[in-house]
Amino acid sequence: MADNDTMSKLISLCKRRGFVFQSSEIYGGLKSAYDYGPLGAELKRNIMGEWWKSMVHEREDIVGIDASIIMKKDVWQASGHLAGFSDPLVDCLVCKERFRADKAPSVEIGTDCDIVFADKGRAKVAMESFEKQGITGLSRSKKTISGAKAERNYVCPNCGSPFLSAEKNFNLMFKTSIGPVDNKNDMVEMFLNNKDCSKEELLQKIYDIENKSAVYLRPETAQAMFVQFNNVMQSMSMKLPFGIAQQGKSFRNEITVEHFIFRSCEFEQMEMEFFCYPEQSAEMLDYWKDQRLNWYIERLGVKQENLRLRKHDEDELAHYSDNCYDVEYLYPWGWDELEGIASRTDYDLKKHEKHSGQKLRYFDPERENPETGKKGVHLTPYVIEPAAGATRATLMVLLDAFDEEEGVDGKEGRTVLRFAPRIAPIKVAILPLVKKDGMPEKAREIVKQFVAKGINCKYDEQHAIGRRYRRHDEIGTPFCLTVDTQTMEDNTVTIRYRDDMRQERIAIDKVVKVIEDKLV
RNA sequence: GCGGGUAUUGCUUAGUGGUAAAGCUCUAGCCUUCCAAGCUAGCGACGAGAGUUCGAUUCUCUCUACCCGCUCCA
Repeated sequence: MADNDTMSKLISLCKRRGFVFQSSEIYGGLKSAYDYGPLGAELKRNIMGEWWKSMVHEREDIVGIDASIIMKKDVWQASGHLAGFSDPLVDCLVCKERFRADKAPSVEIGTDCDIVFADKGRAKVAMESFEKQGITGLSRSKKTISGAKAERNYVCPNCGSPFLSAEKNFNLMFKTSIGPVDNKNDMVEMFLNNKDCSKEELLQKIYDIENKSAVYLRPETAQAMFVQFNNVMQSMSMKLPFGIAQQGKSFRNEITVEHFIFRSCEFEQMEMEFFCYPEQSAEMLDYWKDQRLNWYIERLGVKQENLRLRKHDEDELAHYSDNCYDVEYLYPWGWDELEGIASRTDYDLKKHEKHSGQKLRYFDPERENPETGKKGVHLTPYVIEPAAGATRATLMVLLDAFDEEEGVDGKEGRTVLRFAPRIAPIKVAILPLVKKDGMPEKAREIVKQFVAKGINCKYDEQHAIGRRYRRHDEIGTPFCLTVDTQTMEDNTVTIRYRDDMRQERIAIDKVVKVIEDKLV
């Protein structure tokens, strides 16, 4: 499904049926924050549960952790996030473009620049504005204004203008402070004692006060796995190669948020750091990229043709990475990222080793130490990181499952969410055909059997049977069990399948087993 | 952050300078024995704030949120 309406239909369905709501909606909504409703919460949990099962429970070589969201400033200094997140941004005073100073076209200071406008009308207006401001030496030819002198070693990438705002730092990490004492008093005190300071000096002093208690919400879950490397390895006696996995919320002050829950400031990640011998890293990257792609197809039931692997170009690689693949999905707006599988080399462990002064190494008693020629060597493992977005995966699963069927023979069409049964929010609906003749009681007995097995089921007697089927189609319930007159006689029920609306009769004492088998 | 668009009940839409209509949904009841049936009754909305006005959901401004396209995405 990739037509333009799909997103709006899905967003509407998500709200109507309790998958996703706008955050703080009754107060007008909060930008890019979403709440998961009863069914959305189930769906997301199921997806994350599948990930945990296949990454942690089914593997001897990977263990899971659950680290705190608030982490010390030092962690982000070491990881490069505090520096990397504060890219100097500049606004163009002519065309209002905002851009990164370090990525703008470079020029020599003092050269004449051509400012190019979309049309000569705009150029004329701008020319008049320059003249009003008393800027001289400019000349206009059609839609280009020439003669402006570059004052810095770069110009606006959009229009070529050298008229630019000051460089401003934008830190994409959420900053907060720890401790109950508000530091505003310290700041006022500081202002009163430093009335003669320049703006820059005051700013620096504010930062100093702020930094005393500053902590950051993690912008990724990965760093905890590096920081706790020694503790995990030692407590669990891990042998190389091994992995540490984690799921949880991360936070980024994104400049732009878009596409519903695709990119939001608060999001949920499923990350795993796989530590290996340096010479294994290429092989492991290869292994994990295929492993992860197949997970979506085999475990989440996503259509193969909607998924692909894309290798990053050299210039696309992050500073810590020497090779990277993205698992991409064909969203309604085109191919876009779902998960990144990056080769992070020994960058992170080395960085934290340097900043913390603590050794973050693996001791291999079998390997020969090249310096001494004896057995036993300390080494810094290389890392392969499959980093998936749980929030993104939830959106992807919803899109992939979304289907609208035309009605045949004059009957109404239906909307179906074709989730893989194992991740469906409700696994089975138990429906009495009518609300009498002992059918509700019989149905509730069946409910008890499923509850006892921990299978999420729902009893539903509201409205006509056909409507109930359609409602469960729309929320992706794969199986409906219907109690009817015959049930009261021979203890069999109808099982009705979501995908093809087929019906079969099965004995009540077999239903739990039958459904269980279909959920594996 | 820029440009364009949108905002009326849970959903989809109508409409008006004198506070609003419909369908679906939902709730209660009746009736119903397998794919959104029917009947009766009921709940329920003009995103927020300011201005103009006797009176604003409607006009103006600001804000907020969402959508589309750029930009950004360590």
